[in-house]
Amino acid sequence: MQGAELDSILRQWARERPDLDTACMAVCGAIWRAGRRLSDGLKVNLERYGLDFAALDVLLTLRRQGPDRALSPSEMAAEMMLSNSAMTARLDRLEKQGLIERRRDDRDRRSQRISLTHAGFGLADEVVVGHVAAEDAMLARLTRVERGQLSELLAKVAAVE
Amino acid sequence: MQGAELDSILRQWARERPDLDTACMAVCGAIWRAGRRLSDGLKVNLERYGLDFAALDVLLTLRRQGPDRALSPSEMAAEMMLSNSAMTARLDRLEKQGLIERRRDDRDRRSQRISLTHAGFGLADEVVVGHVAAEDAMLARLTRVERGQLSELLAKVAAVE
DNA sequence: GTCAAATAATTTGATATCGAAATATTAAAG
DNA sequence: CTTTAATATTTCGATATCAAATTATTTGAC
Repeated sequence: MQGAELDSILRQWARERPDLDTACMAVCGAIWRAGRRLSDGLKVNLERYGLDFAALDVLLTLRRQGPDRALSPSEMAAEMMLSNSAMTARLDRLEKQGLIERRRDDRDRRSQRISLTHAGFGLADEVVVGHVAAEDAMLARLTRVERGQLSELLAKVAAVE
Repeated sequence: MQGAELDSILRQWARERPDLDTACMAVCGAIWRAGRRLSDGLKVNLERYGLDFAALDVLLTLRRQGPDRALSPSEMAAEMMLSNSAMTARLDRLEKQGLIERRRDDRDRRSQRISLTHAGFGLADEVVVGHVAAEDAMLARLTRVERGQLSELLAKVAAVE
């Protein structure tokens, strides 16, 4: 089951509250559903690697910095739009799996520098290929041009100022 | 902080893994971020009513059915793309707040029929106005035509078949 | 009619998240 | 210098979710 059809939801609102302009409901609902379908689809693929989104997020964030470029937990939390405590928890898990390392920052000993282990780097490199392929499959019905348009339009959603 | 800019993320990938086609990363990232910004923005508004997304979801789902049209917990879980146990928990909370009622279904006594109380109906009616207004504000930078295009494009994301 | 399988809701146990408090360290003001 | 304020991370307590197990009821095969 993939939830009620958006159309039928809007028809219900039109019947119950004809005073409401349902156009924005349609757009926001479409965004929410697309995100949901996307994450459902990508999750299936990730399980092949024994990963979830939380782990992937950390792994790829570190991987795309390049080798030897470490980040602090706070920087990572900000980049991933996550609370610091959630970041701590994620790092705990990944450290336990041997995929990341924490080192004290010598210049500021309140800070940690987080980096991928050799195993983590390799796994990230492997998983990113399948992940991008899975993303591409989820967008199969969009042409190249449409993908560009979609990105442009989405950039305007809740853009500041 | 609203997370790393998508552009800079893509630039990092282009440097580290020039073999990857980052176009789909751009689109999927845009969808994810738009959804995130949307829910952050709408959440702020909901707090004025002492509600969260989980509660709103239930309240509006019931409200748009119209008065006296009750749903079963399973139907609601399917409609909201939620596990049955999560639905039970949501209903527990809302029942405790006096916003919904559970009644046994006389025709199938395994089932419950869930409906809004008078208070729940009134609150839903009140909150939906502000919610739609908030959604509209989040889409302020999109014209009417663009909103239509966006919905069309999103409908193609991970569409089945 | 009776028993087995299917179905509806809930309970249970595990995990992920958040906000607030706690701990450790640095920076700044005097 | 020393005290105060700010910052970085972690810990703690609360809550929301899911999957699996449980309880109650209905449906179907015979």
